[in-house]
Amino acid sequence: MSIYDTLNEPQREAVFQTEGPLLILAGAGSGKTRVLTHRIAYLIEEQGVNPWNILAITFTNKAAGEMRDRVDQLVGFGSESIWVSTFHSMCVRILRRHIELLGYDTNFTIYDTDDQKTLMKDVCKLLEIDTKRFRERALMSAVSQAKNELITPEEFRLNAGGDFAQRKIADVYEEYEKQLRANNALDFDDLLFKTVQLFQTQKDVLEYYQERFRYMMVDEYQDTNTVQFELIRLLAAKYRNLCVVGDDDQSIYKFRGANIKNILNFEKVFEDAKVIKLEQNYRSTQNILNAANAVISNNVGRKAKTLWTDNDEGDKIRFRQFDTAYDEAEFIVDDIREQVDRGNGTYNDNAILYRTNAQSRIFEEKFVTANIPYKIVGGINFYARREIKDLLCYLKTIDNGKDDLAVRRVINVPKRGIGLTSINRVQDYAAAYDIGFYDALLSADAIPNIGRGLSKLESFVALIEHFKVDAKDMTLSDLMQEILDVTGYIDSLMAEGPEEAEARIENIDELRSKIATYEETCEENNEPATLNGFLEEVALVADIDSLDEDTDYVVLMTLHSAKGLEFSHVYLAGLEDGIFPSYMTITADSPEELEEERRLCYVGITRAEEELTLTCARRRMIRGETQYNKISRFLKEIPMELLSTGGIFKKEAPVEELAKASAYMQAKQAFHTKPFAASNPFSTAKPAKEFGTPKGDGPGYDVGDRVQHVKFGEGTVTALVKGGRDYEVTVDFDSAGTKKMFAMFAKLRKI
DNA sequence: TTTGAGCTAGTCTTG
DNA sequence: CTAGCTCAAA
Repeated sequence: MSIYDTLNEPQREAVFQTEGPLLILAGAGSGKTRVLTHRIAYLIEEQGVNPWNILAITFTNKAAGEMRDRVDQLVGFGSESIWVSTFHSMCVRILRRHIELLGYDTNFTIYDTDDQKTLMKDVCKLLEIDTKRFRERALMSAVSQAKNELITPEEFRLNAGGDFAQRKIADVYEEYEKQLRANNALDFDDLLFKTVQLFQTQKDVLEYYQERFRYMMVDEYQDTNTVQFELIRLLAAKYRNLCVVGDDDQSIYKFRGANIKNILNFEKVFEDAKVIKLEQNYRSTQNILNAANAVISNNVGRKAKTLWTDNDEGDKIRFRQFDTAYDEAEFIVDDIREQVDRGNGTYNDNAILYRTNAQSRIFEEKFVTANIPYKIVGGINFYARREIKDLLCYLKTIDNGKDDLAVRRVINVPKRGIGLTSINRVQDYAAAYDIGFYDALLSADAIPNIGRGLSKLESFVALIEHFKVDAKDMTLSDLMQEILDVTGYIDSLMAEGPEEAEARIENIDELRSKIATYEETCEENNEPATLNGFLEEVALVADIDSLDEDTDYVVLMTLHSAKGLEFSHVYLAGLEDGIFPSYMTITADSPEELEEERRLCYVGITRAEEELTLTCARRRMIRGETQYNKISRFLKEIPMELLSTGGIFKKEAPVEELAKASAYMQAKQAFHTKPFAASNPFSTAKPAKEFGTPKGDGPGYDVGDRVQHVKFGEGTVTALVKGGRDYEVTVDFDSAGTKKMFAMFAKLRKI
């Protein structure tokens, strides 16, 4: 009996096929992660491959960590030497070692989308671009597209020929690139592009990594773009032990350059490639899979593949249409509560998926009033929040004085009387002498017309220099504390408005705990905790990485974010023409784009293991206007016999209707077994950290205290009962009546 | 230089 | 609807 006996035939074949190029076409839920982990285990244990020679590329940092854990469980040793990471992390790691060969400093900063936008604005101003004609967004995406296609500014200009618009974009691209370099910064696309350039120009570096990565595996291969393909092609050129795993039906990132040809043409580029199909689905019920297959079969030009399952038929897929998005959200939230109350799974068995982040708000409202723990993935990134960016820019300024963007961001935060006029004078001076912004500040006394601004600039420089000295012998946590203390940042937030400040201070606390976590991790791994290291980690985290399976909350996210995940119960909301497929795709009248949306729908359906609920609304408010939408065309592609339509809810969702529906559901449910109640008892769920007000020492308020609730307003605590894993609080609200709620989820604030 | 009011424009998905 | 901008007043 070996660990490989539990695999099915094609899975085993994929595991044992270790030499040469291999394309695994893995349908949704066909156990590709199992294959990858077992394959790594097999390489190490049976083939005697040094773990050090293995590279596995995953789509998220979280997936990378999980893969390492699983290999660890299988092999028990060596998994820490395997290089498991995302494309971006891998490139940063390589560039930190070698980027000097391309003329950058090793402590380059990484620009996120916001930074890119700021930089692009500067570029447009400098080049006097009419941003009415060329919108920054469009320019950014043009530059990004070029980088993803391995096109340098020079090549771009050549391609532009006599086309006026293209030549303008070429100017922008060139200047944008120049500024990045001057700031010693790379944007996300650069991380990949510069690594390819490094390999193209530095043969010895390439050879080193070719030797190192003798066995390579790439997950979610269908979403790789041209630059990513080139990267792995270069690395695999010598040993050719490249295994890619993907599903063309789940390719959903065309808009950011994913090249579906990478998967469709793999066999052409690697002529001796072996192709293995994994077609047995272990995840979903028969009904769910049938629905998914029915939808995706409307796409043409797919790799032939038939997904099947041995699983039970399962419940029918529920479909409900509501009058408003409000009713839709209410139904879903009530339904989840009801299911959980009945013991049918825990909160974290449930996921609500939607097409756009904007749809999350209405659910959030409902979850808050229903006092149900939830987690929204995506939307505004934690690190994109103003207060977090401010503080990070202090760190960046201390770490990399060439990052003009960071310096300019913090120079007057908190307000120290340095206004636009002074900043522009410094800027002009820096441009005139071709030096960095911070360098110009260092010799501020030489700047013409600086006048009264001088002393303010000088004290800012003194501040930063002071921090730089601190940074040399302080821990990161202490440095952050020092920054907060000396700048009086928190006081300045309070001055702006105590209401908002509270949330911002919470975020700052969170940042500080992230710094502490980083320091701990470094200590465990015997690595030095550096400022640069922390900034890098921060730049590359995706929101999805913060998802924690052990926390009992309902998960809300976009269909894109849901890729690679699975849940017992999935709610697919907003299935309306104009929302999903999106308005843009319908009006564009492009079959290709519609097919991409359909793949997205396929991804959504196949996330569900046991129960799938599809919902839509007749009308909903979109940016202040009421929109009337038809039922999504994708829904009509699902055969009627797979659906249960139940009652269709009328306007205002009267209580009787809901009660009737519940009774119906209960009756229906009684005929089914409850598979997850046994395997995933509520009691095993850990408390939701995200909502962690009580940390062993009570919820921070007591009976008789006045508290503030997000939704219900002010009230008085009348009872506080310690439950198994939380406090149950009873609050008599001034206007909303008496409510019972869990302290962890209620987010009550003592006043 | 800062602040606030009032206006406009842009709308999808992401490391 | 709202983030982000401009413009005028303090």
